[in-house]
Amino acid sequence: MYIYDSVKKTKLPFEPIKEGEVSIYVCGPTVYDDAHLGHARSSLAFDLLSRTLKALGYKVTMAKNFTDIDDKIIKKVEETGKSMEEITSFYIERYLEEMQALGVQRADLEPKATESLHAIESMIQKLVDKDCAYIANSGDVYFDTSKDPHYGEISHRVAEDEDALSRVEHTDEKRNPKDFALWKACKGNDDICFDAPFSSGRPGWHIECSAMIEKYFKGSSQYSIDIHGGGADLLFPHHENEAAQSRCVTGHELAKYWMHNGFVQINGEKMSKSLGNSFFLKDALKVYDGEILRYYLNSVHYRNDFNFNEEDLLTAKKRLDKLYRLKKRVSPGKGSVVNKAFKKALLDAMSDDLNISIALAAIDEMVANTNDALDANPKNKALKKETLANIEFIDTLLGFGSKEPFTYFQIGVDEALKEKIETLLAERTTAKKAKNFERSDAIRDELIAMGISIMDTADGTVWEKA
RNA sequence: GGAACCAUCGCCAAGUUGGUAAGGCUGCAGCCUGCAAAGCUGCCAUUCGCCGGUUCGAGUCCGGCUGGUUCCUCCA
Repeated sequence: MYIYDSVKKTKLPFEPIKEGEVSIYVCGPTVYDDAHLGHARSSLAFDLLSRTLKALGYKVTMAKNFTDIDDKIIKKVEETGKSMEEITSFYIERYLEEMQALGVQRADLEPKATESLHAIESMIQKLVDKDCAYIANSGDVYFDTSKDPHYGEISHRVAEDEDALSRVEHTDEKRNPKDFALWKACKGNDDICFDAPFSSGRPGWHIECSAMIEKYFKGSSQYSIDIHGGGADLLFPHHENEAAQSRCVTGHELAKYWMHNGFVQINGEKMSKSLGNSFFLKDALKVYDGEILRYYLNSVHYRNDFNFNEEDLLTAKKRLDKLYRLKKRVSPGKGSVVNKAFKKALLDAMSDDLNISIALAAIDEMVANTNDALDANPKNKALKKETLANIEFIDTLLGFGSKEPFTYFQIGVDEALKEKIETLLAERTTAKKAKNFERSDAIRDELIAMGISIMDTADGTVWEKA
């Protein structure tokens, strides 16, 4: 396995801290609103990582946190009058449902900030004790970046000059503009606060990840975890700050490898509410099946920018359709053993920093070769069974292809429409037998107008929803 | 103002020890079909934003330019 380390900026052979085991921590969402396509992409990227490592034989432990204390959540509490718990549990549930629709496997650990307060407080206390942090008059606790000689090495901002245009917030409380809040003291009665030795207040954003990692992973004398992941935007300041905190407390680096996924744009434009482009995952799921969205969002390498648009999505669907048409040809039945060369091709591709493009090309090749062989010998049972096993492996490794093929091609067709289609097809078959091609072609045109394409096969006419 | 990343066929997209451009969609031709669809076969970048440099050789390394994105503030 090779992984591109976004801190070292190079592709490296993956060597876990502990032989055969991998610890991964991915920064999860702040649960104050619905998940958008960016969350989906990140989730999908690390799902692919986890599946690949598992397929390579590693025992994977993945943690993905939920930030459930935050300014934006508190703002939502004020706006809606609902409790913080109501809001966060609602969005956590939604997030998990939507990710499930995308075929994302659940993380082994899903810690919440509110359930990790003890670990957070004790880590802050250690930072204060070690003189890496200081308590301001207000009760805020800040991390003292000047105490960390390695501060800036994660995001490569070591000698950055603080010119007047730096947009870092200047607070009198901070000794250094780069210092960041570990703990925010209570702002008043409307604020949501927790008791702590330093003051009543709540954790800053960065501390929870460091605290959770120390709480849940054992690590080694050099690193706390193998891989730390998240969106590219988190590299600075979030991961820089996490790394600094952990270094001060543990005396070693937080993660051996850092991975960051690229951004999603919509039709070439930045994804944002103000632009009014629909970017919520729930909206996309209303129109497209989760499996198709998964295939599409994973079809571009995780580190590249992703420009989401309907045309490309439909192209991706066409590619997935071909896999399912092959599955239709080899179903029903039970899979035997995966073709060795095919399995190796997929694993080799994914082992190269998750090179999904090569993997998808290998699938296309397998599909074409199998169709070809089946054209020559339609009754090749052994090949059919092997093909089913191949498709099962695709599902295990990449998370698509598991549906029953006829079901796949009928997504979005209700019973009434299905009945109408069957009636029309019966009439068409009769017309065809009577060589009334004018009528049978008219029926076909009618079906096409309904978004239904048909294929005459040796076993009768089959149809697909476009 | 500072910094990073990216720029490959009409569209999407691979391509890291530099060695002579994967794959998909579209299109065209053919097989199959009553005709289609599906499937299969063949064809479709002497060229990788532009200009220089290094090299026997560069999409791949170096410098400059242009264009796009991102970070420096909450953000996947």
